[in-house]
Amino acid sequence: MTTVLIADDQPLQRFGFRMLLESQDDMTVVGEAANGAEATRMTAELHPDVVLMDVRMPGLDGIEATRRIVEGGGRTRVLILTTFDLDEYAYSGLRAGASGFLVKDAQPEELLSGIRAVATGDAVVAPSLTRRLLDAYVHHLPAATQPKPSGSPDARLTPLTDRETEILRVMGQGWTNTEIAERLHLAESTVKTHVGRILAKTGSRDRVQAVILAYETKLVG
Amino acid sequence: MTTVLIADDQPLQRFGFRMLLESQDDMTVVGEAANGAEATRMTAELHPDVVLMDVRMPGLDGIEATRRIVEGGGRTRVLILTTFDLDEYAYSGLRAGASGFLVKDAQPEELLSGIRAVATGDAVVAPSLTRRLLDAYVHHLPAATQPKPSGSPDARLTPLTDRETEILRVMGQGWTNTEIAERLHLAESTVKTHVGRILAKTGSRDRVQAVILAYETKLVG
DNA sequence: GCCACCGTAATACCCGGGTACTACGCTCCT
DNA sequence: AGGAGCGTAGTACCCGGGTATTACGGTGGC
Repeated sequence: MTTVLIADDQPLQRFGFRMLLESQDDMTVVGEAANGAEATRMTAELHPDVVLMDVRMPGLDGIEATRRIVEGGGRTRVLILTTFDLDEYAYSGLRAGASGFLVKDAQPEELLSGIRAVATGDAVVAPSLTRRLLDAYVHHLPAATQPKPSGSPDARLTPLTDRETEILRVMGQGWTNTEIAERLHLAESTVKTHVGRILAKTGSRDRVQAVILAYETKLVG
Repeated sequence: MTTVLIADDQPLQRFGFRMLLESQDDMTVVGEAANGAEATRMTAELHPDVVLMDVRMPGLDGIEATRRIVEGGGRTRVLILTTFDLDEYAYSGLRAGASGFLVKDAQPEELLSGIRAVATGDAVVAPSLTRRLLDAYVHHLPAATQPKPSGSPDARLTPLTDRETEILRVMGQGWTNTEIAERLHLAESTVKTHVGRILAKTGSRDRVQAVILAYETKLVG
């Protein structure tokens, strides 16, 4: 029997998950949490096999909760769920130690098999995200084929680093530099440095143009 | 027996709604639609008492679908649901002829009583939105009754004027206030006035958030 | 071991963006 | 005729955003 803890701030969503899971005879819902702090506390208490973790929750969000649960060292696996396809948390969620990442518009069957997968130690990622993840990791490979523009770099054309992409993604959420600093645990000056480099590389005059670019290139939206 | 059509692009969400509704012995789900076009077509076919309508759907969105259903002239009532407390939708949704407006993080009981309310011809609005709506409508009454809330008029829910929409559209092109002024042959101060009103009405903190809203609502992009 | 790159951070400065308030002419409606 | 809403415009003020520059620890490649 796989024990599951549901962490989602929407009661209706929790209800749906619970109904779906309880309809399976190899699963049982041992608890519901409405935010990250609750999820962390209840995990330490109940030691569920799997935590079904929503990303966007008030207070402590799903990413940070995942990090704490994973650092807790138990055998609990975290399966992250999000509403949108290209969530800015995709990478940081997996980096935080999540065992899987599914989008909420998945078929119920997909969710169930995802839970079973992570419960048995496998990892699972939504098909719609797989390609992007691959792209991101390929991006880390040695650029043997790509000669470095040693002459005059012309910042444009230079691809954004992972961190810069992450920052651009949250800029696309409408966050201010101060908010980005807080939520990413950075100094505001650091955020400004990143933003400056993003603008230079993308040829944007200000963050508005950068956000537009992010939307046009489907990085967000 | 109240017949309900569920219109939501997320299968999981539909599943949750269906389970909740079917657990009530005075309700039955007669169909599920994954987008606005489907919802419109199925309503014409099935004549449900209530359509549970999600706002954000691919293709024809919930607002436009509501408008068409209401214009269709049947007895079907539309109850709009949205994930976010986004006032822009609330207003245009009710304008489109919806009988109610609930946010998705409502308690299941709240949703059920909402469905029963609109099925019997009543209107229903999420408590979190009620005050704003009242303010907005009072705002439209003869000024005698309304002592002009000079403190916080709360312009949200007021639709953008043509000019404001135009300005928002060019803001979405990444233009600065100065550029907008030049190309539209206006004084910069005028542009600032418009921008300020746009931000107030859309509940945006700055132009970045306004541009994001423009993209999300397909005004640009 | 050295060098390039990345991520972090700080400082100082300037300017555009946003707020608050006031105002005036035009149009449409009653 | 009067009022409401719209588009226009101005002033004064403050703050966040963006620029320029410097710097330092870690990592990975050669």
